[in-house]
Amino acid sequence: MGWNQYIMSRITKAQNARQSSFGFLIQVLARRIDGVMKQRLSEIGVDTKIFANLMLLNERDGVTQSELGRLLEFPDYYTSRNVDALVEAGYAERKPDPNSRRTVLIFLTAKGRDKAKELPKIIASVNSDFLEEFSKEERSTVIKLLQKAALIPEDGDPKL
Amino acid sequence: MGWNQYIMSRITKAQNARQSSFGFLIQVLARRIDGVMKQRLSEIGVDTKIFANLMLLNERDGVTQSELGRLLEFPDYYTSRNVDALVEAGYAERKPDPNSRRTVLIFLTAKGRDKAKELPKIIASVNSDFLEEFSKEERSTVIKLLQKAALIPEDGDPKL
DNA sequence: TTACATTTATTGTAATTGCAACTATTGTAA
DNA sequence: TTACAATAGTTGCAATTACAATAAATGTAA
Repeated sequence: MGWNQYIMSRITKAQNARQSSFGFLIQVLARRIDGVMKQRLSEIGVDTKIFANLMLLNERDGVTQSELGRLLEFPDYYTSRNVDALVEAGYAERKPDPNSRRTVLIFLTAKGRDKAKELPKIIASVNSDFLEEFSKEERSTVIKLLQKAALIPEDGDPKL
Repeated sequence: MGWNQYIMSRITKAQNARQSSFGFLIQVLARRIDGVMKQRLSEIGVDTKIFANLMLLNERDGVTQSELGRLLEFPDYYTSRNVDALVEAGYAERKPDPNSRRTVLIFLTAKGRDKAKELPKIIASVNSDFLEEFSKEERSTVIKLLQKAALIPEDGDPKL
């Protein structure tokens, strides 16, 4: 084996190791998906950080702020500022919790619910951008395996 | 079906849709992996943003700065500051490119190469944290499918 | 050659994020 | 009851990241 070939083989091996790393692949995909999502969301005037909250509130209206953060796995301070942004955009409102004076319940406004309705088709389009070449079976396989890695059982709440 | 059951079923459906979304799963996993990596890397005194560069330079020493950024899919300004950090930490050095006065070649120092040697076992440990419950076959399947989603052929460079 | 576009890299500044301190409220146990 | 711990939420400030402007070098085409 010549020197150049040796070098190339060494490079390819290391590259392969990197590109075969679960964490590496997840990170690369996360960044790309985030970029595309940002683009699509900006077309309908929605900020990325508002997006996840809007989705979740549309499925569970009236949660407390801390529950909202917990479900999205966001830290409290982040949720606090995200809700500020939602409120400022007119998508949600804080209401006092009748059961406790220290918790706040978050509700979508009509405007927020309308905006939330535009999101699923964006999500679907981004997902299919990345899964274009996947067969139906491959799609279901990759989802199932990712759920397993995230410890999300196929039929319920995350275990973390 | 009673009212409460109706509500619960509606919630579960939406939740399921979210937790079955490729993008959502990737984002959740990315954040969790990032958190664990940050923790493990801090134990050996390596900053997260230095990490990727260190790995890549260890497989391809002497690349130009822009190539480094391109391979990691980082923007130029970010790479510029990352290299600043690498140099400041004594892990790498900038050298003039004999072929062009506007490009810079980045080389690992001995210290950088030593530090890079500590990384693979950390990567492996984090990966196996998340793939603990996976069979050998499942591991290879999920890697193959993620590579496909990232358009990384099993034997070469990413197409993007 | 000149003129102009492109590439490479850096940097000032604005926006965002993360940390930690803080207030207010509620829970707990003596 | 009181004292103390834990929880919910907010906010000031430091650190980080993103954007856009810049400078310098190189490529290109007349």
